[in-house]
Amino acid sequence: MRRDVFQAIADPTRRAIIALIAMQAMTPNALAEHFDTSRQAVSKHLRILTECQLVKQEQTGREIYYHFNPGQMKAVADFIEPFRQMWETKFDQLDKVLSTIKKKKR
Amino acid sequence: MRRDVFQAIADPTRRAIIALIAMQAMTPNALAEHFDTSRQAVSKHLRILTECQLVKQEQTGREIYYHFNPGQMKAVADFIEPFRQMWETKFDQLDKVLSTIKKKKR
DNA sequence: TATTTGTGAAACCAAATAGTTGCGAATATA
DNA sequence: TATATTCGCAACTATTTGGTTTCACAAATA
Repeated sequence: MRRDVFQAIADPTRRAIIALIAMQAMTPNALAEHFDTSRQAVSKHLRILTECQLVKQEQTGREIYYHFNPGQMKAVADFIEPFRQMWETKFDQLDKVLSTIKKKKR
Repeated sequence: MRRDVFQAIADPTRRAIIALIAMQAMTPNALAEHFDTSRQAVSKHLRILTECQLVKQEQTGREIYYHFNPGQMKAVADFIEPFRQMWETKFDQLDKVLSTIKKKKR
């Protein structure tokens, strides 16, 4: 079973879960209220997020609060960072084109 | 059919393809030589990458060179950027713990 | 012209995925 | 104690995914 951060954030529901608990730790039930799906489905997503350590649990009584654990996000950052300059350069080139057009209009 | 950048980079082979063609544009055959898989399988990955605009084609004769198109990567960067400070803070806290341990050893 | 080369696309298959339903365990509450 | 709440886990299902095999088409080459 593949369990890496890239696969974890591939699902839009899981990205939404991350965004929610990054703001505030929540229980599965509280999370499920934000989505049009069952508590069990959210629980499954939480399990996947837990397995790749994007999320950690904190049990208080019978409730389990899920916290966001940002450390693993670094793997994603490390992957895209080498390309950052490429897309920023690209925008620079677009700016050049736009300014060229502007000049021609004069 | 879901075709977003997050789903595209979820597959390790596709991430490797991106890393390769980011260095230099390549044909499907040339790409396939780098992997333990068929040219057709690579072609399918390229199709997915093309559909979410992470890659663009340039036909010269009967060969098709695939170029990396970094623009869409920004979506991924935008998603993880809000968390950057969180994991960097985390590392700071780790540093604190480590330095505390160091002090105790003295 | 006939053949080889480079390619995308379709058909098919096994495995993974996201979801549901139905439990049982543990904690809280009457 | 009896009941309700919160939750994880297992079984099952439909869909998606990554891969192979086969094919057709266009460009290069003999």
